[in-house]
Amino acid sequence: MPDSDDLPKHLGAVAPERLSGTPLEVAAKLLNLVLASGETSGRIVEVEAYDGANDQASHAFRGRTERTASMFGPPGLLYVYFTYGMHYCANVVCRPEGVAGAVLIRALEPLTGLELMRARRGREEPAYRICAGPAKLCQALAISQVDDGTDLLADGKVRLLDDGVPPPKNPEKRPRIGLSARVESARALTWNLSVKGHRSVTGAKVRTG
DNA sequence: GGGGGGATTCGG
DNA sequence: CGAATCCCCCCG
Repeated sequence: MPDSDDLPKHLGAVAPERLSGTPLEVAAKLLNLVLASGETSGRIVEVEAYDGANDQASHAFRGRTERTASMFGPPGLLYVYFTYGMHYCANVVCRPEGVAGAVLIRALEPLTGLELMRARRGREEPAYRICAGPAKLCQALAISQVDDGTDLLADGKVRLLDDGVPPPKNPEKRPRIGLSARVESARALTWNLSVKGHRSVTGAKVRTG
């Protein structure tokens, strides 16, 4: 006999297959999923792959440290790091446990909790810009260091959901953003993936009027 | 123990 | 274009 209380719980669950593969493969499959934190949420429209030990630009390139520990965890963990003395950025961990790999969430299309997100950001800006940037979306969703290591597939504060919108078949592919000149070879890779033409994507042309 | 640099953002 | 602002990690 089915328990009707179980139904909503399974609706919106992310298929484990969506998190399996290389960071680049997982990045493509994360597009159009929903990242939620409490009552606030948004659709993932821009991501970047970081391939651990194989990737000069990855925080885990030189092996495991205390800061990057969660990147070595099982697929579906949240890896949050602090940077520039003031910003947090959120990643979805992939690769099997013990092997580092992650996908940075760079931009969301806001879905719910718009006014709460605006209040947290503390500034006036159009809805489509509130979560346009990896640190901006963390501020809007109140994601910080305390959320590092969270299981995004579990029923907690921060979670990853599937509302049925499939990933784009031909995502936009660009070089990753913000990498220094020291990692020159890594900068050639087009591991920044986004929903083509979406206005919440970082660096997308701002249309006025 | 010191110092350089950072997967950013905003304002000038 | 550069300041803000602090933590991490490599090196000595």
